[in-house]
Amino acid sequence: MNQEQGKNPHVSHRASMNEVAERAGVSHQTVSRVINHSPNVSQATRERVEEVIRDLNYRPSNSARALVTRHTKTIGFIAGGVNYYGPISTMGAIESVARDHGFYLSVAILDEREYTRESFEEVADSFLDQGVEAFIFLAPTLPMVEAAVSANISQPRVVLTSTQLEGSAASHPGIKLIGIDQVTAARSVIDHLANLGHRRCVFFSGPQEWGDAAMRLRAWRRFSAEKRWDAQTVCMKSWDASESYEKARELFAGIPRDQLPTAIVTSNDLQAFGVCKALDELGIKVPEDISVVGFDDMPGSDYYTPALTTVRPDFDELGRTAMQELLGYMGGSEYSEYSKEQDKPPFTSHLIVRESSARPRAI
Amino acid sequence: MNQEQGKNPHVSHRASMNEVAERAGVSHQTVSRVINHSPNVSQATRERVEEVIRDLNYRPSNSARALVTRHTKTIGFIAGGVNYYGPISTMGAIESVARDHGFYLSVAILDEREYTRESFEEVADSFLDQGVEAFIFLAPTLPMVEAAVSANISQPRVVLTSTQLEGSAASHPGIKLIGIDQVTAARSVIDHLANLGHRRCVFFSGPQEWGDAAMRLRAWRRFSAEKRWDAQTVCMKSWDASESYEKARELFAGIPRDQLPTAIVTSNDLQAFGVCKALDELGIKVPEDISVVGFDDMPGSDYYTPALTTVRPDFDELGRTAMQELLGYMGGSEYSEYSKEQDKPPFTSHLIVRESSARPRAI
DNA sequence: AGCAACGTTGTGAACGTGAACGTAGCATGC
DNA sequence: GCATGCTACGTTCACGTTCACAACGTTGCT
Repeated sequence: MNQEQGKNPHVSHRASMNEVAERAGVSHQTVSRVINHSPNVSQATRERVEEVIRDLNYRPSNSARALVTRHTKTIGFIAGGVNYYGPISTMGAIESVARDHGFYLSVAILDEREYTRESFEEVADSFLDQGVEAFIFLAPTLPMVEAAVSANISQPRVVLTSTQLEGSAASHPGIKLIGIDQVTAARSVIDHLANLGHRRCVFFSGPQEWGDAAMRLRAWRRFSAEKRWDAQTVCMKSWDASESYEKARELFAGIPRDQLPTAIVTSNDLQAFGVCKALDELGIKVPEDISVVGFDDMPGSDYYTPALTTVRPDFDELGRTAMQELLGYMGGSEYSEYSKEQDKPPFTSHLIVRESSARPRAI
Repeated sequence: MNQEQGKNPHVSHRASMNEVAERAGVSHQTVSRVINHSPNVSQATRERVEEVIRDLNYRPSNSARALVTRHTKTIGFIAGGVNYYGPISTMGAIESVARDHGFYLSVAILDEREYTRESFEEVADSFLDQGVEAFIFLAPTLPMVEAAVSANISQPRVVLTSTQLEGSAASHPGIKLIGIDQVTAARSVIDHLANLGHRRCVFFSGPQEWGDAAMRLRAWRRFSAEKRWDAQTVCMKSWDASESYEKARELFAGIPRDQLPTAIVTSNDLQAFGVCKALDELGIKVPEDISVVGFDDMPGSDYYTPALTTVRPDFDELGRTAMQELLGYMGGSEYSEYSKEQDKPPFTSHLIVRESSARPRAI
């Protein structure tokens, strides 16, 4: 890329296959064969052609190639909720795998005002215009998941979500739903707290239109009931710290110590931050008086004061698998076995125990 | 997108312009005119053609169009450092503006192992194969900036960085460097602390191969000297909290109160977290004993304990401007004035004063 | 010698679109 | 009456590649 031998002192003219052919004294088809590594080219001509290619700084036209092969080597990625921490890692992994397999990733990032079915379909439509060969939808909210699944698209697609729509997805062949296993994640939190001796716990749910939040709440209800806990649920409309902060202040102000819950579980780390701050201001110590556990292990959670016990999903692995599934649908052969092999992929999150959770005072 | 009138019960055959033309009883050129909103089409034929287009679910082939117009409507975006908070917002803004102008964004995200010149050029090369019309480089580290600037590319490009390479960039026409104004940001931090009465301060620098870190350090040195502060600088190799935590413990353990600095400035919020945690464990109170100020206002900084005083750069505005600059280079007319108008764009960051900074004890 | 098989190369036609150009029809002007 | 201009189309070509097939020379076999 650094040496542009100034054979072309004029404007930046992009050489074509024919020019290469002429200059190398062969037909354009032979040049094509060299480019595509066809075995039926003699070593001599191959080298000659390759030299001309270097000289002219020739590169094949992707458009012309796509026109005849009908392969654009482009995958459309539509993401919502990327300002929250998790999805970003996933996206990085997706891109990395795509690039490793020679695919380009065309990206659309929806902001919160665009978390609608309309925006979703509009973007998908524009990607179809562009000619993407497949889709990856990062659909954190329910309306998006439905839009992603129901969109009338013939291209294969993977939908990343935590919601349970397996039934309806099964009816669409070529659609694969993949998501973090929130149930197991929630279970590990609850087991952890149970082992410490907690019985009276409060759960701060996330906004319920988000699949993650809904699944975590569901799992919470199920497991806390199983354990016959004295469990309470507080519904948040937001993922941010401010709402949980306000709510925690309101809930726990002036409550006698022995009537406080011994543990609080929030639906993400930001909410946990809000809760911790409220407790701090109320003179309630974490974890001595109340344990706090979050979700996601966002950057900074490890050096929060107190360091936050939380659950870290493997966002990277999620992204990688999603992309590999998709490539499997597209390529056909090599990945399909892989795909069948693990029907429920092991996206188990890891509980990270830090300072914010401990045995309750009176055990 | 939802109604696929089943006129084509067979495989998903993509209709061509000629089929539309035939069915509508016109020539393909007329169809082309309808698609491209040429004025020279009668209302009647236009409607007839549009109906056939809907019926056949026809969409123009981007490849064929790109082949003849030589416009792929695609912009390549190469980003490093996206796992850190700031760049993500920037990327979202970039994508949004691109989409608004009908451009697709092809994205490559480099992970830390790929922060090299080689990876950078390799990806740029693959984007050239794809046929992108322009580049946006998000180049947080010095080697990347150099790679981005020196790469032999005829397409226009914008490089997002905080380093000062204006001189060498000016020599390349068609390259525009844009970055957050770290100098002003640092100045606002120092003015804030000075106004509170601080004189003895410690600065935790970031990894110096990062432009942001280098600029912040430079500005720190300059302004703290101007104010004749008792200033000390500690060099960090990482942006993460762990290193600053260790260093702060080491630095401030067993120091008599009256010999401690009255304020600590870190190069980002994560480092500030680490410092605060160390101070907390050493029994040093923030802000009563020491004030702490960070950079970036990452999510959670507002509900840290104590809430962090920090500087919030306008990442969104940065991304928007970057994209508009680029479109200006490409489009030519409408944006060029805009580009000249503000040679140094006002990417002033905003100081957010929270709990972690206050007047020093003995003033 | 004749002929098949093979490896290497060339030829022509597609792919779907936009640009340049041509042309018919009709209204306007003198 | 005819030149002129405008509108609404059609025709032809070019974009740069791949694909199907043909053609060529060499080798090996009968």
